[in-house]
Amino acid sequence: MQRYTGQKRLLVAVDCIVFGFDGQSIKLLLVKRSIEPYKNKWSLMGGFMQPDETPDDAANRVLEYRTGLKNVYLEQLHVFGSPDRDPVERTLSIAYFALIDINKYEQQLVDEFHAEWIEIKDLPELIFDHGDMVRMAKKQLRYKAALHPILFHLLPERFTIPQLQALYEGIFQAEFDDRNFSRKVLSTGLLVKLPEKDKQSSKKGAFYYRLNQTEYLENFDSFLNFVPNPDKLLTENL
Amino acid sequence: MQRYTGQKRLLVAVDCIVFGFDGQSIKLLLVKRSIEPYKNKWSLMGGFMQPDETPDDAANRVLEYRTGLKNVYLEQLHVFGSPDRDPVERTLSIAYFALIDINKYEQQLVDEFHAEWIEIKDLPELIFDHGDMVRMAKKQLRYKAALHPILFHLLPERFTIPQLQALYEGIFQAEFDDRNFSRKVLSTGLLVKLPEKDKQSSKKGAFYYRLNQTEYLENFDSFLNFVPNPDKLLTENL
DNA sequence: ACAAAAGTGTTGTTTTTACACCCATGC
DNA sequence: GCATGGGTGTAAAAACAACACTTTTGT
Repeated sequence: MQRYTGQKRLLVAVDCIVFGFDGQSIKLLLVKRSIEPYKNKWSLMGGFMQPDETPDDAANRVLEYRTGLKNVYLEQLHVFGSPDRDPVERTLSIAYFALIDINKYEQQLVDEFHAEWIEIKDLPELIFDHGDMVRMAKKQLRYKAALHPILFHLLPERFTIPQLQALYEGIFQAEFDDRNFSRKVLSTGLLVKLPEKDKQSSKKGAFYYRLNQTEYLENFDSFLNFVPNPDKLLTENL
Repeated sequence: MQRYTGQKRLLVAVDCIVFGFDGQSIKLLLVKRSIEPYKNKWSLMGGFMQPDETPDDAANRVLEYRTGLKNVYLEQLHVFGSPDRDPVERTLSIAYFALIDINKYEQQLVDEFHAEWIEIKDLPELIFDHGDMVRMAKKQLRYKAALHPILFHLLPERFTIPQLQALYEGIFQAEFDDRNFSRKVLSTGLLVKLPEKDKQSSKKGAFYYRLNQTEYLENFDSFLNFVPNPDKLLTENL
């Protein structure tokens, strides 16, 4: 077998910034590091890339191992590679951000892995450069969410418009006009109205909706402002 | 010195997708690979990451070595890590895309490094997964350019509005209304009118402009559509 | 009947778009 | 003086924001 000679090889890890939403606030899933140094300090969920994996494979594996969840919304964020970011040994880390429905997360795993959902407003100090990763992930989440309908991944299959609005308000730290919000959301054609209502949070009750999967996939890229003829631009040839 | 035991280390490279614009068409700077296998096949400019470098350092180094240019607009795109992407040995590649003023590129380097500016419409087959990298870079360029004023990096310091329009039309493969285009661009306040005109391409002549560096930095994130209160969203706390 | 939240209708404002037309200049 | 692009003016259309008001239902 051939090899490239004279080049140094290095460790590569993946770290996942896992977002959740409990109806009130945005949270991150953190774990306590199990090995020295920094044992028991807060950390993102991570793991080393294995020889036969792609980076996406590795991130999915880590996520499934730690949360029991498959088919999670997962997006490669950025490679962090400062030579001294890990004091043990030089390690490159590919950061991913994930959006999961917090209700699907098995509470038992909190104990098993010393994991914890922690409000994003009140994060503890994190090891290595994980704080930078979180900062970038927050920024990217807003960026993406402003242009694409990704926040649905943080909600259960069935949700109400007011729930969706609370989520958007949490993410963007802004209050939206209720009436305009629901109209705008509905006008996208992404939602399917269900017959039942949620009676928990109001007397009148709010109808449940679910995502129209087909529309979701088709309209994922509908956005743009600076340039006319939006839509398909990103899929067409340059 | 401590080490993580039982983990495989791997090679990490950077590859740069370098965009240029000659007034007519969008081009990529490609090189002929100098080593076996695939010697003399078309390739992106790349190199291995060195022990003391960050990925950004490595990309800048590769770019300066091959083009002689510093302070180029460079953005990390994506990590490509399919286990068999390089037949010689497993190698992770961090892809970067770069925007350079094609006029600043020294023509002599074309010879020195067997580099070539090739129209993006007419690319040859590339080694490894470089074709995928280019595809993603094209998409990302459009995406970013639709929301942020980055295309100026492809132009000389002084440029005319019609030149800028030709560039946008090239990138988005669409025709824009001249009158609306110039008004829209001017309304951003990003451009400073210079006293001279370019008389090359028309009898009346078009005024030269340059970028207002301060405004550029301040307004880089001004965009957004789906969510009210645009601007500062990305820099504020979540 | 009343309070409280969901959701619809209406209206004024701003942003886009389309396009007529004027401007400056080289030939 | 006329052809050629550069650039301004204007009006119609579309998108957006603000907010009055109606609807539903638990107490």
